[in-house]
Amino acid sequence: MTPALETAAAPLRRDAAANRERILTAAVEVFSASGAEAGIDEVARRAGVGVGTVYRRFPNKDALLAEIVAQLLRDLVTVARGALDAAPEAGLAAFLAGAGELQARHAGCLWQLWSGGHEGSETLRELRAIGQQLLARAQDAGAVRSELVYEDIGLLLWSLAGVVESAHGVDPQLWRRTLEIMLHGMKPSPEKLTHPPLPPGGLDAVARLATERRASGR
Amino acid sequence: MTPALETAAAPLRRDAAANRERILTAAVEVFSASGAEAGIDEVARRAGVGVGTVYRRFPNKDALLAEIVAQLLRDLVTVARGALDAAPEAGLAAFLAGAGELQARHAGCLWQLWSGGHEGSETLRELRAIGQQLLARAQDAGAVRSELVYEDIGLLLWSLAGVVESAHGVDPQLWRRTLEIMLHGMKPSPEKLTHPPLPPGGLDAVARLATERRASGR
DNA sequence: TTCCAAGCGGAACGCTCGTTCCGGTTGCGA
DNA sequence: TCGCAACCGGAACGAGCGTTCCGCTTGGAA
Repeated sequence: MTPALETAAAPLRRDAAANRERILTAAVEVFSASGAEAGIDEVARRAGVGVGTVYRRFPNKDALLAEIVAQLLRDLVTVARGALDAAPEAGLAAFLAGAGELQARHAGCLWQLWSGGHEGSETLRELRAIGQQLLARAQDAGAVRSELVYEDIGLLLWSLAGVVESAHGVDPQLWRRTLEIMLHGMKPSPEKLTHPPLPPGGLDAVARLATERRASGR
Repeated sequence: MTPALETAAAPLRRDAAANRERILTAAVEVFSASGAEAGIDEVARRAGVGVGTVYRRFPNKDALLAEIVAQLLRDLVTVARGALDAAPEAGLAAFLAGAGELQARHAGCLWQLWSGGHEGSETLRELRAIGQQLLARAQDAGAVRSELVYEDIGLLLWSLAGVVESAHGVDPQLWRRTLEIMLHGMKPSPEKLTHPPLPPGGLDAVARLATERRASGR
């Protein structure tokens, strides 16, 4: 999408650049159909290239997944920016709906999205900044309960991911219903939430631990 | 827990029976600490036995996981039964809270819980029957929106599982906050949910597809 | 048109992990 | 106490998958 950035080092030959895109597209399709445990050969076959080609473009499978997730993260920021244009009381809901759609298109990579190693990334920081803004606006407009913090948004998206991944084959839109329930639950109410939220920046800690946990499992 | 059932075929020698329990306990600990991808040797080491012993008791890894999940399912039924004793407007919430706790104690096995191959199991049928009863009571008492169906409950638990698994290391109780939001969202409101629910029995279809998806990934 | 750096396919390698196998050990009925 | 069927530990095997390697092909600058 923004080839100008990658080509900084050395402009890819035209066929190579095209293959890179084919590989990324195929990978999203394969992973979303079979989960991220799908083999590289599967991705290569789908892209119509050999495994060697995949490995010349991406140093390893994790890097391939990371690139997909990075793109997804950028798209999330775009969606969030768009939601800033909506009315204050609707912006947060619009973002969550958009994020749900993006997640639905990337089933299989969602674990890497929320637990990947991009804690320090600029994109993630930007997403947080805009998300906090959307939340604050919705709260000021009286559309969302004041106890909510940004970390709650992240967790809701993460739990939505479960529905997205599991129900994808039966009703690819089912997550919308779960989201509706969550949105209702986020509205202001005299009955406050009692369990404390994650501390600020807590999502990073969650991501870090999830990665470690995975590592210790092998 | 109910050894009388398993011993129907041939009573286990005392040390063998003890080892079986040690293995199950160790497996829950290991899987919940490192995910279900943890190796059998890890489980065996934790249980203080050799891998051979694990395999004499359980034909393969899937069977070990299945036994854990079967026990978890039985515990869920117990919790659900207990919730029937609560006031009609509180029973469903009590069940969900209890189910959350059980899930928290079995992080790592939750995927197998919701996608395992026990679609036809008697326990699952019983869970559904009680769950439907809890839901109907809550609806009759005016505590829960009338559009909700049993399948929504299953999906909410499944999405809760995501929070349980991911946030476990940072705040093992954090799922309670997400559940609170969900519970608020489940309350009656003039603004009805618009996206249609899963059809009756739809959870089985979800489970079946999830299993296939996994299989095609290998 | 020529030439070669860059690219390509896919066979082969090695590591991980589930599973099997076997020689030694032990609970427990007689 | 004796004898053996059941049990035990852990080395070894094999399948699957990520990764590497190498001989052939090709885009595109000169």
